[in-house]
Amino acid sequence: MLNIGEAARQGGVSVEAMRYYERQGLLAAPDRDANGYRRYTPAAVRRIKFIKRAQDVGFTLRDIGDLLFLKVDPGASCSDVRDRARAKLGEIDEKIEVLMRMRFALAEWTDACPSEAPVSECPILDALDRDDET
Amino acid sequence: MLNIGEAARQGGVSVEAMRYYERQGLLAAPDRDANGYRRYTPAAVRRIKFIKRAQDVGFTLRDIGDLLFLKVDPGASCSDVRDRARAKLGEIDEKIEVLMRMRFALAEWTDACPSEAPVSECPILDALDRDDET
DNA sequence: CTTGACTCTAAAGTTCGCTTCAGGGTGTAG
DNA sequence: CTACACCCTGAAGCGAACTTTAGAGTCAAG
Repeated sequence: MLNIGEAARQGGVSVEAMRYYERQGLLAAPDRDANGYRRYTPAAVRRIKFIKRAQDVGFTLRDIGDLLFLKVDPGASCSDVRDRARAKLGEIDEKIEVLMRMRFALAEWTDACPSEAPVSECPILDALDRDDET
Repeated sequence: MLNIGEAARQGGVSVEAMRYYERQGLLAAPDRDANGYRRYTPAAVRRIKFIKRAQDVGFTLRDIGDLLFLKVDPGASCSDVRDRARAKLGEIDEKIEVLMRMRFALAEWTDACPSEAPVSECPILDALDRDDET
């Protein structure tokens, strides 16, 4: 059983983030010591890490709440979870695609840029002026 | 020439977002009608779309301002512009990398997920629960 | 000539994911 | 005993990017 500081440290989040997750219902309110201090179980620490990892792969706290609900919903199947993961995957793929297009456009422009020309002849500015899109 | 409502619709943003972009200096203050209504050119609509796309992939409005500033910097030499473009290119690459890592993790998990298992056996939730990776 | 959808402004409010603050109690080392 | 690090609460603040509100003018249709 850990106090909040140690649990936060092990989970890799701040103490305040822990209390915030609790308020948001992502982390069950833990038992308290006689002094009122929160006492966390190893399971709670795993939960914190779960939240953090899910966040790291792009889920919002709301998404994570849904996932956690599915986790304990007897009527939920694995495919429910997979659907959410796939939706997130789709979002990420879209972003990657747009970034790749931006990347190639910008790379093309920087490559085309001569070292020392007046701005008036700059191919990058030219390109940005021509197709605002990317 | 479009009024703000039509421009917003075509750009895929809200009317309020348009006025907000204008206040933030991302969108030039457009000409006004006799009645004071803003009138937008097709170029302005392209600008709106650019802002939106850049935003969707994780650039802040400030970042986008930097990108747009590549265009209009008065006292810059061509190599200055190119340097900033390269810096942005680096940012884009970082974003792509982060997203790729998310993508990889999610894809691995969704691939491992069988159609119809109880959530208790879901490999995705398992992965999020496990103490290694991501 | 009225109705309803549009436009204008300035300013205040909202959401997300926390962090900071104010004002206290606790626990332990020296 | 006294630092000093920790814990508690509730509330406010923050930065980003809008949205909502309030109050007022405009325009096209019927």
